[in-house]
Amino acid sequence: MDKILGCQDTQILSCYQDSGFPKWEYQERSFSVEEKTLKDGKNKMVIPLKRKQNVSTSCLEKTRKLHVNTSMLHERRYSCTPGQIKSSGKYPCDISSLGSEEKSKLLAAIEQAAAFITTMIFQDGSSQLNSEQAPTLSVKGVVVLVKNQTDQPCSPGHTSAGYTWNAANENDKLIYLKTEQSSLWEREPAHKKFSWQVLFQMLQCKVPIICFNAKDFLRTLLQIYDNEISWKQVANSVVLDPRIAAWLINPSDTVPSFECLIQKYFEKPFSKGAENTDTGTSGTLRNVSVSSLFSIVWLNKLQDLHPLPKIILEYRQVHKMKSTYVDGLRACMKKGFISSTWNQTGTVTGRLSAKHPNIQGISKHPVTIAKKQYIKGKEEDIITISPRTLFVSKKGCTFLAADFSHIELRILADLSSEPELLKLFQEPEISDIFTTLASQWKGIPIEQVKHADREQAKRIVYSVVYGAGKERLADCLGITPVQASQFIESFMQKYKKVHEFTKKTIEQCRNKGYVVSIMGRKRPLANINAQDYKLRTQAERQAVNFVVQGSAADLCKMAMVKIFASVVISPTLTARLIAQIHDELLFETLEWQLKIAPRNCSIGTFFSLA
DNA sequence: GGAAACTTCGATGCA
DNA sequence: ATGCATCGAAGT
Repeated sequence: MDKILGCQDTQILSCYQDSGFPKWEYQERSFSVEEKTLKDGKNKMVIPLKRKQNVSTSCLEKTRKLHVNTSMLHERRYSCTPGQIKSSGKYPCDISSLGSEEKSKLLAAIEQAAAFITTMIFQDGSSQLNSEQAPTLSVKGVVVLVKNQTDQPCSPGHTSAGYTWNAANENDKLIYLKTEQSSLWEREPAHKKFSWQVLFQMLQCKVPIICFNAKDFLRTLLQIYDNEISWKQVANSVVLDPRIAAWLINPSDTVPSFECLIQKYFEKPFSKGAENTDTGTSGTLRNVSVSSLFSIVWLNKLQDLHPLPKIILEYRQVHKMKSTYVDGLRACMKKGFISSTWNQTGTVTGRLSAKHPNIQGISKHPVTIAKKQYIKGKEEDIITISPRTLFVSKKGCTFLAADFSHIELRILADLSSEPELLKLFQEPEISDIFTTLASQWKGIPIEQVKHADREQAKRIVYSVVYGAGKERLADCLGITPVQASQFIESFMQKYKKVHEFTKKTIEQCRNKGYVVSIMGRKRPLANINAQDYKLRTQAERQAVNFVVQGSAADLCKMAMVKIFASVVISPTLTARLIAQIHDELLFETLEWQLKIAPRNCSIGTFFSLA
C-alpha cells in the first residue's frame, strides 16, 4: 500500500502518548490488553477495566493554555513572508546563510530548547496558519520558533498551573528552513543536510512541538526527506496540535482555520459553556412531500405484497456496489494504490473518520448479481462482488486484522456496574455474548436460544444504549409497539443498573451542560435543557451515546497507540497500520512475521513474540 | 427560458 | 436509536 496511508496518523497519536497529552498523563483509568486462554485452547484478547487512583488536572484545561501559547506564532507569521526571510533580528533567520560556528550554536540551542512552535510555508507565502484549505500547494519551507529554556513565566492569568511557554523573547530563535527542491540544494547538498539535521534534532527532542495541522506537517516532512528518514524515527516526537485541542474542548464546532481559532478564543471574551447557535427557526414546519411519505413506509414491509419493492431494493444495493465500491474506489486510485485521508477532528464522539475513499465503510458482505442472459438455453451468469477482497497486500506481505469484541457493551457493563452484565464478560467459556444474554434475559436454557432470540437480544441491547423508542424498536424487530415497549420494560427490569446509568448520565448532563467520556473528553449538549421535547430527548440520547461510543473510541485509540508503540520499539517487526475501522485495526505485515505466531493467536501474543 | 453550479435529502454502506 | 462518508435525484 501507499506509504502515506495510515502510519502518519498513528504517529500523531503515539506522540500524544509520550507527551502525556491529551489523555495518558491525566487518565483516570488504565487499560491494558491481557490474554486469556479459552477452554478450546484458543487465545482471546481481554481488556480488563481497572480504575486508577490519581485524577490530575483535566487535560482539557491544559489544552486551553495551548491556545494562548500558539498565538505567538500567529503574531509572527507576517515576518515569514518571502523577501523578508533573509532579514535578521525578529524576522526568521534563513539557516542556509549561517556560518559553521553559528550552525553548531543553533544545534546546541535546539538541544536545550523547552519547546518548538512550527509551521510550513507554502509556495505563495501562506502558511498552515492562514490557509483555509488543505495544502495543495507545494511547500517552500518550514519556520521554527525555538523556545529557550530560560523563559520567564507567562503573563498573569495563564500561569495558574503546569508549564506554559512564554511569548517569544530575545533568547528565542526564529529560524527558516528551505525545503523546496531548488538549485541551491543541488549546488550545495550541505544545506539540505543541515536543514535536515535541524529538523531531525527537533523531532528527536522530547520537548513539545506545537503545530497546527501537525499530521500534514509530519507527513510532508516524511515525503520531502524520503530517503533520510523512516517513520519509526519520528514516532516518539511529542507533537501538540491546537486544532485537536480545540476539538477536545468542543467536538461539535469545527474549526476551519487557525485564524478562526484565534478569533474564537482570544479576540473576544471567552464565554463559558457551549455556544448555542441554534436559532428559533426549528419550529417552522417542514414541507413533507408525498414521495418521502411513501418511502417512510421503508419498501421493506411491502416486499411480500408485490414483487416490485424487492426489485427496487435489490437495484439500490447493486447500484451502491457499482457507484461506490467499483467506480468510486477506482476514482480514488493513484498509481494502483488508494490512500484515505484521515480526519482526527471530524466526529463529535471521538472516533476517527476517513474519506476519499471512506475505508471504514467498505461493504463487508459480498453481493451476488444474477445477470440475465436473454439467449435461449443459456444459463444466467452469477456475478459476486465482495469489495473487501479488492484489496490485496504487497508481495510477501499479508493483512492482519485485530478487533475488539463487543467493546461498547463492555463499556456499558463497566460504566453501569451492572452485575449481570459484568458477569457475562468474566466467564471465559461464554462463546456468544448475545446468545447468553438472550437466554439470561428470557430465562431459557442456552441450547434453546434460537437465532431470532439472539438477534432480538442484540437489537434490544443497542436500542437501549442509543435510546430508541418503542416505535423504532418495533419497526426494527417487526413487532407491534406494544410488544416492543414490553421488551424494553423487561430489559430495564432485568438490568436495572443500566437504566440507572442512563438516567444518571442525563441528569449529570442537565446539571453540567456536558457529558464526559471515560478518558475525560467532554461533549457539551446545549439542548439538554431545551423546551422543545424533540430537541431535548435527542440531546438525552446523544448524551448516553457519547459516553458509551466515545469511551469505546478512547479505548480503540489507546490500543492503536500501544500496538504502534510496540512495533516501533521492536527491531524486527515492520507491521504498518493500514486502517482503523472503529473497533478494528488493520495492518500490513511481512508474512514471515505472522508465521512465527500460531494462526489463531491474539494480537497481544503476536507482538510480544518479537 | 435554458444551462450549469450548488445544496439538500434519502438511501446505502460501516461501527 | 448514535454518528460517520458517498452517491444520485431533486430542488434552488
